[in-house]
Amino acid sequence: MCRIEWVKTPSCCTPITDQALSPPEAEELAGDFKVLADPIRLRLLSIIASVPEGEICACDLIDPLDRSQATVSHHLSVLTKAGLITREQRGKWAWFSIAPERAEFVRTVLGRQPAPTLS
Amino acid sequence: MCRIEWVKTPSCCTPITDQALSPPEAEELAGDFKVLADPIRLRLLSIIASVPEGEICACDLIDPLDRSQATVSHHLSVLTKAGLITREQRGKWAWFSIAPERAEFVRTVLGRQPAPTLS
DNA sequence: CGTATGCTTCGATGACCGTCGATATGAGAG
DNA sequence: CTCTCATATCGACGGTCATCGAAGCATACG
Repeated sequence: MCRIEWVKTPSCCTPITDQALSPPEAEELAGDFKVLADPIRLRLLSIIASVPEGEICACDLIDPLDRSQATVSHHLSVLTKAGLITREQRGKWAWFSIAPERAEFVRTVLGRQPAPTLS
Repeated sequence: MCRIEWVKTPSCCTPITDQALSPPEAEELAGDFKVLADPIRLRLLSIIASVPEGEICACDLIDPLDRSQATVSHHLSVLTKAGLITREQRGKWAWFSIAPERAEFVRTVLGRQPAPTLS
């Protein structure tokens, strides 16, 4: 009906992607983005990613975020289940760090330049 | 309180990012991700990005998505306001295409390899 | 033991947002 | 002008999720 003489020569003839996403693919991809679509989770990621020690105790993540301890714990759980951070229990404390295999991804997400000296 | 002898030598001494996100920065970034955190919007993006003509009529976007015309129109509006796609009115029809300056970003988001011959 | 502490889980609440039918807008066609 | 058709907008509804207090669960300490 509208595939008619309106169709003009496009500015670029190469499609940007070769194929559309299937519904399940789109669902999964959207799920990944949902994890990142919360400011508190992004701040958690960025704090963990910026500590020189490479890991940080959960107790030190509550004050800077201005949220209840329960809420911070919830977000840490979401990030952990998504595989972006890892949790290690040491004594009474829980220590979190960026999942090594996702470090590059996290750096890209946070939109910061890579650390100058990286393996 | 927990910054104690637990602190061991980290596996990598270079922080992943140099600085944590400020609350406004996190809010803005989360907003960008929210746009992508919906399967229908991702499918819209991928369909538009994959048509050889480089643009597609809104009327051809309703059937494949199994959503009402109002819903599709809403999502197209969200994508347009986010600057990911552009809208051009031609006669009674609205044509949408990937915003040229965001093409690289869209390709990355959709997780597909770049088209072989690209400027 | 019992107590204190760090953290997770539960249940409830409120806000946001995807969805759709109905209506409005606007452009062609006759 | 009127009718039709493509699309946008409105208003309402329902589901999802961020949030928090409270309760539960470990672990450390005495």
